[in-house]
Amino acid sequence: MKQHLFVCQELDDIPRWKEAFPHLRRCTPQQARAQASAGDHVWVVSQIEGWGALVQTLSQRGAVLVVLSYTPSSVEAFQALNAGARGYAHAISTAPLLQQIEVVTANQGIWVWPDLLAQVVGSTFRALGGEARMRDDALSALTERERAVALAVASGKSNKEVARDMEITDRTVKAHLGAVFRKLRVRDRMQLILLLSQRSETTTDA
Amino acid sequence: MKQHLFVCQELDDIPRWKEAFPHLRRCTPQQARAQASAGDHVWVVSQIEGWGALVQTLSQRGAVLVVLSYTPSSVEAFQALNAGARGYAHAISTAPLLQQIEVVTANQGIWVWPDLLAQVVGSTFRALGGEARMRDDALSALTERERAVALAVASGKSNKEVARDMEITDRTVKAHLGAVFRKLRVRDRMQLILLLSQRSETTTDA
DNA sequence: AAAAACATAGTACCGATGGACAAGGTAACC
DNA sequence: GGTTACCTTGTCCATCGGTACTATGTTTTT
Repeated sequence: MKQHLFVCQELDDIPRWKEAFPHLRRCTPQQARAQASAGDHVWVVSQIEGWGALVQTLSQRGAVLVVLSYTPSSVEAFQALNAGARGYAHAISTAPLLQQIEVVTANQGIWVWPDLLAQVVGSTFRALGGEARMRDDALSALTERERAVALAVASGKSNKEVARDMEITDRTVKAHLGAVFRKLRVRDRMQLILLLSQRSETTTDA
Repeated sequence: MKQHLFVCQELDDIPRWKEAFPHLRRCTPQQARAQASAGDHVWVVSQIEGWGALVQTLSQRGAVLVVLSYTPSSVEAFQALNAGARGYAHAISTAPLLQQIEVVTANQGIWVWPDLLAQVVGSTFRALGGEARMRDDALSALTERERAVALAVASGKSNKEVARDMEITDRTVKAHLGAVFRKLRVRDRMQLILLLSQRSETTTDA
């Protein structure tokens, strides 16, 4: 039986939440830790102490987490998402909106305050554009296919995944990868990713 | 009346889409531009020429866009989201999953291929300049030993090396590492290093 | 005192990974 | 034609990596 837990310290502002979810239960962080289990919907107000750790703990447990903030910001939104929250919204959202968020998050979706979305995605895209330029020197020694395999592997893909994406067999991926290891003188894929990610960060630090 | 448009060039792979949405209409990019209007659901396969521009145009018009890819990647996911898409998934997703995506996106939610989610959120957060906070946040949920193991592994060490350095057995390293994977919601050491990727003082090399 | 979290470590299982060795096909270059 | 480089795949095998289940002792919390 799914339950709706609202984690907050203040006692006000509940009416519109109760309007959205008549069967909700308000509770403290400690109670939430004790009671929440997989499948539950837990709404956490970002005013409470250590909300990040709480979100992380409960989401690992399989609960669906939504963070509500009285002062939404893109940084806080990402802290929330990064901690495992599936939603981030304004604390004084209307009842219909809260219900909408519930539908979205219950279906593995993500819900974030729309204004933040454009801002966040835009700045990220620019950053990613600047990421793929400096590491060409390390890759220049590789052939076309070896380079493709190296980059795919460095992005965290398994051999099988790379094979499927490139439409070749898992064995061929290994062959290319072996050549990559030899040419770049690394011993495994972990070293490879360290080598390739190191190059792309020379812009931010010296 | 909401309509479901599928923009693709190939004629195959449609069966499972039709299973999910019996009333869908397959169409060309040109037809989509002509017919799609606010409220429509438009599914675009990223194989077609100029899918980015198409997504941008239609999403500005108020349509709900979902990009389907045969070769999902975080970069492409960003292109999609940046162009205004509300969903990004694998082109050969199952019918129930497609329906789930439809529910999520219809309610202003965002749906991103789960494997990419961590990467997307992680790299986006870095782009915002909050990397240190993010990493500390992620690591704060770990215990002392788990943190030590996580950082050592993220620096490219093998389990055996970590075991030797920390003077514990290889098996205990695995135990801690398993806990780290669960808590940080990554599936293997590659994803871990991508999450914690910024070479700093993480290396305690001897 | 009871319960929970943590650190340690064992066995077992199985998939993923990397190397060794072999080999067929294409394309370019001398 | 011969040579060389590249792409592709195969088999075999040793090792690594990740998970499940279990267990013992310690510390902390309730």
